[in-house]
Amino acid sequence: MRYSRYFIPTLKEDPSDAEVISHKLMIRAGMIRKLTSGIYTYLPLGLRVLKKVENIIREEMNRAGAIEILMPSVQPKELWEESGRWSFYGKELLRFKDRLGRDYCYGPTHEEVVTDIVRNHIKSYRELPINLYQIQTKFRDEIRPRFGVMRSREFIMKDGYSFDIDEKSAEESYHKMYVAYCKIFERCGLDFRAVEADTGAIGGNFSHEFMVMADTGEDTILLCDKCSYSANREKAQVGEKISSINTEEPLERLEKINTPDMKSIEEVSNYLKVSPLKTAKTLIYMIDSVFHMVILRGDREGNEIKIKNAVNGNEIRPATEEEIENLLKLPVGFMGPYNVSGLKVIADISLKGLKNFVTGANEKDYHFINANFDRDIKVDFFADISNAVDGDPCPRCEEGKLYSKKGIEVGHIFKLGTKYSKSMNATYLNEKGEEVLIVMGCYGIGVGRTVAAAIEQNHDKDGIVFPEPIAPFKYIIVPTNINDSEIKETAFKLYDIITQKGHEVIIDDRDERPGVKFKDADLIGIPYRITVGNTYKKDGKIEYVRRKDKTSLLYTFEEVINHI
RNA sequence: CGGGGCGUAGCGCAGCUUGGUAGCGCACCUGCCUUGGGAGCAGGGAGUCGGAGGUUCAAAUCCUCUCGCCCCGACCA
Repeated sequence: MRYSRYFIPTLKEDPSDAEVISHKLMIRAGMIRKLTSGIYTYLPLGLRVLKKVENIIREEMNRAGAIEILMPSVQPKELWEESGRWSFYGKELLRFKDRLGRDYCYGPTHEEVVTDIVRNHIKSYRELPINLYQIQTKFRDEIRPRFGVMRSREFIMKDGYSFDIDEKSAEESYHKMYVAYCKIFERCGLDFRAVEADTGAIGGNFSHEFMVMADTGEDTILLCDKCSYSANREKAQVGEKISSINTEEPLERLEKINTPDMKSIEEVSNYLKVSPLKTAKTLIYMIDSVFHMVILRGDREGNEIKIKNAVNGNEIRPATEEEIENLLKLPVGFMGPYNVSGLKVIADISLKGLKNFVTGANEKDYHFINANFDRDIKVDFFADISNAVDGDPCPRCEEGKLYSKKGIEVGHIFKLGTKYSKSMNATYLNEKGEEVLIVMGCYGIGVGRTVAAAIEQNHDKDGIVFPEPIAPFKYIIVPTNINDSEIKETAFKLYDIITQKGHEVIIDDRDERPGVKFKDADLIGIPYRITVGNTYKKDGKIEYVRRKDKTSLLYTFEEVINHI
């Protein structure tokens, strides 16, 4: 490729609307341009990288026995009503009508379509298992798109779906994908970790997220410092040791204290001079249209997903202030799990065994001190319902403590079970002729996000440092002065030979000064730069520079060719 | 959806307070010169000042509405 005939609009300055480094560099290196919020064009350089990642994914998926297909991005409402997600999916689902007024959506994922295909054409246990995947444009109307292609609304995703005769076989399919994903991200040059995750809107009962370690990541993951436990914050469990069960403190007398206008834990604990560790805060959640009371230790944050799961609920939202006032007949801020009938009370395990704590008295301007479980307060059950934080005990091992890191979710695999095969009636006939539900799994990779994550992890002050397997070109040949015929001819001779050897190479044949070419070569992150210039004119040496660490070697023409 | 910020040439920005008819750097075009880390000189092209309405003799500037983009939040009472 000749640079002068290609299209790489690089920028000297950072774009004003980019925040994270990968976004800035992708714009500056001429890889992408924004069309509108969360919607991007891939320019030639960006597209080459995207295709590199796609091909790695394709190779590993095929190697793992998956089969590529291509499904439509526009999908009819009827399919989504069958699965129940037309109403469940919410505003993220982009919906529209055709000229006849029929409803459609732009696919954010493809469980419905692929299940429809399989139920229509797979009838026998002999045809299973099967794993179908595609690489395709998706649309999710994100609340707040940001960070360029890292969290965009339109994006390219590899989504795959496995279909098995039973749980055991499904687990094997899942494991194959787990292994394939590890290979894919290794080949992309990423430092990643597979962590346990919640299943979210996709649904199902078991999943792993593939997280790329990066400080700018939007997700927090918790890792054990002793064992291999790791999970994202939504899912991360807290070890039982968080409880205060072993204190030998005697029970004090319950007292009601006037706490005028003291509503927050901060206000109350300051006013009463009590650590938030010895307070309980009370929240009301609406879970599947039923109010639930949730109590947490004053220092802990509730985790809605865990709370929801603790009561096997589907939908959860905090009660509004108005609802609380109607329900308990008191202003918010003084609630407590005291004398509440008809409300299920769930307590976080951090509270288990806590003695003589402060809690709302269910009376305006009053809190209790020295409240104790059983004697004063009844809870229905204790559960792990708060967010794990740094220093929390590990849920898996005896000794370990959790610590947190930021990550970017580049892949997510789920065991779906029969969630979709049941609602959409996808069955096969077993060897006894019985109709049995197909057991499914689904597997996604954000392709563009993987590119962004790779840049997030591989850059320096001069620009992108592409890992070789996903670099848009392996070599860039820089003739320092294109008007010098000796330099020019040598450079082009090299270019022809390297191209013939089957390598991807771009030659910077622009009539620019050397500095400009060096800067651009660094910015766009080509792994090796071959410079033909002064050293060649002087003593026939060609410079071979590795982008990663700028190490430089001097070769004769023949040596360069042999080296490549 | 709530709060904040910003929309002026392809990109990055100044001008707006105090209204007087648009400017800087980069990029682009022409010429000269230069050729190892984003050179220099001279000349040049390019902007409905996001949009609509209003105030005024006069609006990028003041007022109203609107659209877009970015950031923070959207849950712990």
